[in-house]
Order: sequence, then structure tokens, then C-alpha cells
Amino acid sequence: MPPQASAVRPVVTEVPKGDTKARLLDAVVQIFAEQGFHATSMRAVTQLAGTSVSAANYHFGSKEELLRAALIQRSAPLNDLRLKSLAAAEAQTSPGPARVKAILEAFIVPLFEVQADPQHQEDSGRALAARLYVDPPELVKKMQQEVFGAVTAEFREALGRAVTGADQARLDLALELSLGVVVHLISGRFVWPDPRVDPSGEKRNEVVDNLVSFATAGLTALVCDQQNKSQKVGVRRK
Amino acid sequence: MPPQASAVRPVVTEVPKGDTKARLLDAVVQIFAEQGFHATSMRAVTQLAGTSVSAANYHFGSKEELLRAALIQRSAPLNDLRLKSLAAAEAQTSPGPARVKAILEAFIVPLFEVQADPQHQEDSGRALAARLYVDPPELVKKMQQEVFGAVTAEFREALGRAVTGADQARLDLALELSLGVVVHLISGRFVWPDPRVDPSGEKRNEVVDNLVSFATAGLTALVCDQQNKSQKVGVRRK
DNA sequence: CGTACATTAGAACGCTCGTTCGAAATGATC
DNA sequence: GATCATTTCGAACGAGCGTTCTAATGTACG
Repeated sequence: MPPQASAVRPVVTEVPKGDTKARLLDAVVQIFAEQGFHATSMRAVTQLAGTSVSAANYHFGSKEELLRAALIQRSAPLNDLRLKSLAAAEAQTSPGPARVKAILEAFIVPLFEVQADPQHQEDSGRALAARLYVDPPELVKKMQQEVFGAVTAEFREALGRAVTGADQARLDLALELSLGVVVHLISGRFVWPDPRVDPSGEKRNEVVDNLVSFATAGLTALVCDQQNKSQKVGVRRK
Repeated sequence: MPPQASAVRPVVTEVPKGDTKARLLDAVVQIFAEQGFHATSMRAVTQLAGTSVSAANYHFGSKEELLRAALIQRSAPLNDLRLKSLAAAEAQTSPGPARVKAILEAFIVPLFEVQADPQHQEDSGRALAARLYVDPPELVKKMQQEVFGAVTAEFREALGRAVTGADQARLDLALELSLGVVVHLISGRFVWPDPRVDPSGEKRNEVVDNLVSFATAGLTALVCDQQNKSQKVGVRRK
């Protein structure tokens, strides 16, 4: 960064100008997604962004506010895509509610599509969302609700419409469990097919398909098959 | 190991004597389960254990070794209970493999039974296991494999016997997803019925029942209903 | 040119972290 | 009682953290 000043100066362009804020947002997303909140240091973030910690605090005020800004920015396209997919699913079966599988599809698939957005080369958008569900609560839980709460509520209502008669508590539990499946798959524990042996992403899509099927079957079993209420499991036999 | 030589020793009792190691193990489990590895400090642990950081390092050498010792100690009863339950499930349908639901039951329910062990008043054993799947990988992943790997492999094989013909990759994925459901439910994100309004634990057991049903339905959908391979989902429509 | 403004970098602050060290306790053995 | 290993503790070290302060940039307008 220092020795280009004299130069011919063909453009300037590239990275440097006033996009420090943008680079900081990119960097914090990337590191936070990989490491979690506690392990994400301002120095690591600013170094990755090619700037200084004081610049970061100048623009965002604090580490927490920096992360919040990044979350809001990054979650917007995901939220849009989810809501659009949900609307499409409901329109397809209108009048009448969408099928359960279509709803879950609208909830899950966008998580793996935003990744394909060429704007953000990394798949850190996904890992970011997962971190939100995985990091120690107090700090991050509020942001999670702030960023995803409204959209999740929409899906909850859509599911309620799709499976009339099921009691709300079981549906909430089922939705929570579905969320768990997604989070676990995203949170880096699962080893995805190597892009080099799966360039078309076909195998990755198959995994997503299976994920949707798994969640649909599980949720359906809880909220539709009411007879399983009788065949209890022998918990706490003592 | 040192101070049992004198034998008789009717009193002394209470907390103080040579059980510093035990108290440290309790403390590190409790805090790590709540906060994760990075947020767990030696000072917090030793303060909770009523001793000093130097004592902890004297007994265990480092923070990492302390956690490893705790994990090994705490996972042993869970592993035992799981394997015993699995053996019982397989014996019940012998000859011939156990049913899928029975296997998953043997895998999941013990997580919620060790908690009832009066020896360990806290339910931190569960949260501990969850942390293992949720904390940033590098440090903890090896411990996870070290502590749970063998038993998980046993269940994988049992499932392979139960659903003959399913391809291994899908079964692995399904098992991974089932694990995800459990982890998510355990990891503190889910708000359990308050023990004060549910003293018998009945509602908690109901949640566990539903958890098993969910996982069974999801897993069955992936590895048994082979026809769902055709009705693909529209991922990555671009 | 000079002034005002926004932006950035570097140094320093106070704090907590894991670890280490030396000196007190403690208890068993002679 | 003296000796010795085991155990515990307080103090300190160096490192990293988030944040703040100050000075140095560059840029736009009079």
C-alpha cells in the first residue's frame, strides 16, 4: 500500500478508496463465521481488511456493533429470498395452504443459494447464520432474533396453516428441530463433497435435497401422525 | 490416590481434603458446558472449585488437558448406558436386527438419563456433550472423536444392519442429521419446560419422545423410502 | 494558501488470559 | 523432631484483547 503513490497512477481503483467499511464487513463475517464471537479479534479482522483497529472503531464504534452491522447487511438477501420462495410456494397451491415440504424447502434451500451469489465468493454467509445459533447465547441471541426473528415467524405461521389442527407446542418443537438439522449441517461439522470432485454442485444439491426430506419427514411425523402420541418411549425407567 | 492410606479417618469429610481434582473436574464441566472453550477461563473454573489456578495446572498441566480429563470422565457413563441400551434393543428382536426407532432411542434417551444421576446434580453432562459438537472445531473436534467416536461407530453399524440395502453415504448423512437434532435441542437454544411446573419431568420426557420420533421419521425417509430419489427438489434453479 | 472536515494509523491504556515460579503448608516416614 | 515428597497458594510474566487518544493524512471549499 505504500509505494504506489508516485507511480503512473493509472487508476487508483481496485480496493483502496472509501470502501473500508465494506472490507471490514467482509472480514468480520468471514472470521466470525469460522471462529465464533469470542475468538474473533478486532486485530485479526482489521488485518484481514487491510486497515487498522482504530478505523474499525471509527466506523462502527465497537466490536459488537461491527458484527451487528455485518449480520444485518448479510441477512437481508437471505431473508428476501426466503420470503419470496415462501410466497411462491403458497401461490402455487392457492387457494389453500402450501404443502409442508414446499414450506421447508423455501426455508432451507435459500441458505444454500445465497452462497452461489458471485458477489460473495465465500460461503461464509451460511456459516455466519449457523454461528448465530451456535455461539454462546447472551451476546448473540438478541442479534439472532433481531435478524431472523420476523422471517422465522412468517414460516411458523405458514406451517400452522399447512397443518391445521396440530397443537402449537408440537409444531414449535418440530420447527425448532428442523432448524437444528439445518444448523448442524451448516456449522462446519459436516464435511461437504469437495468442490473439485463435484464441480457442478450436484452432490451438494443432493445433500440439500436429503436435508429437506429429512426435516419434512420428521416434522410431519410430529404434527400430522397424531397416533404416535400413544406409543410412548421408555424414558426415565427408573 | 494419596490420602486414603490412613484409612479410618471418620471425619474431615465435607469438601476440603484431597478431592481438589474432583472439584476441578466438576467446575470445568459446568462452565465449559455453559460458555464454551474460549469463554472458559482457568480463573473462573478454579474459583468455582474453591482452589487456585496453580493447583489446577499442578494436577492437569494445562487448560486443555483439564478439559480432556473432564470429558473422558463424564462421557464414560453415557457411553456405557448407550451401549447397554443398544445391546438390549438388539437382544429384544434377536435374531434379526433391531428396529430403527429402537436404535435411535438407545442413542438419544441416555443423554437425558445421565442427567438424572443424583451423583451429578447438574444437567451439565448433556450440555457438555453438546458443546463438543458446537465449539470451534480444531481444539475440540479431536476430543469429540476421542470420546464418542467408538460408540457412534457402533450405532452406525447397528443402523446398517437394521436397514439393509441402503447406501452407506445416505445412512451416514441421516445419522449426522439425527445427531444435529439432538445437539441443537441440547445446546441451550431450546427452552425446556420449567422443572417447577413440570416436577415429574413428564413434559420433558414428552419432548424426548418427540425428538426420537422426529429423528426416526427423518432417518427412515432417507434410507428406506428409496423412491424419493426421483422427486427431486429444485435447488439452484439458476 | 488556509481552513475545516473526514478518515486513517500508531501508540498507549487497562484488563484478562494461560502459564510459571518460589515459597509456604501438609502429611507420611524414619 | 527431622526429612522428604506432595500439594496448595500468591505473585508475577508475557501475550492478547477491546478501546481510546493523538497525530498525521488526504480532500474539498473559501
